[in-house]
Amino acid sequence: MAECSIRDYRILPRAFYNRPTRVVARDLLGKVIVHGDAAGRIVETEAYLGLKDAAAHASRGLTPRTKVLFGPPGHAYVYFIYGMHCCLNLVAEAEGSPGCVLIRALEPLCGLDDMRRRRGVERIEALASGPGKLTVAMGIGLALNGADVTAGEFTVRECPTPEPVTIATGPRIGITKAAHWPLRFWLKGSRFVSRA
DNA sequence: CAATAGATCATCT
DNA sequence: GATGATCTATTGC
Repeated sequence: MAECSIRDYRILPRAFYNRPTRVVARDLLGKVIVHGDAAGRIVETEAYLGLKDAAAHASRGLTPRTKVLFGPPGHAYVYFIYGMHCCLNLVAEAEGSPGCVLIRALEPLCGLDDMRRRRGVERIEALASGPGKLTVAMGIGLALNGADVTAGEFTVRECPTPEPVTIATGPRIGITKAAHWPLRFWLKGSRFVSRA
């Protein structure tokens, strides 16, 4: 904890999320997710565009599960999949426009011991290099579905002295519909992305 | 190494 | 009743 002054990082305002989903997905790279004492730098994201995107949960319309996606931006959408994994998304675009950004990988920054304990692995590259892994590492579960990430114990923040980054783009992973769209973004060369 | 099978359940048809 | 924005262990070259 001593090496982490992340509490002083500026919280991203709601206006950050109230933009086109693609732009939000790209700009989230390098930002820092903070939950309690755990923190990680976003190194990989995917955009899910909503009604016109067959791969997006929201493409089927408003249901109990997708309610959060149709709500205001700057909230977390957490869902349970494959009987054992949670995935974290951040809602983008204006209320009623159900875009969201899947957080696919983090570079662990703070709370590494807790992350190792929760994940049951040692290698830092293995702690949060995948959407299901990072929710475990960060202690994020369904209880945080709908949470406002612009205030409180669960936030997304901006590093005051960001390192220059090169952003790469490619097809999304693990989907069968609209799989060719280049809506995956990652930090080129990062050891912490889910795939090389 | 790469490929694949199994785990396991909320959500929607 | 089928599907799925995944992960891990195991099998097979």
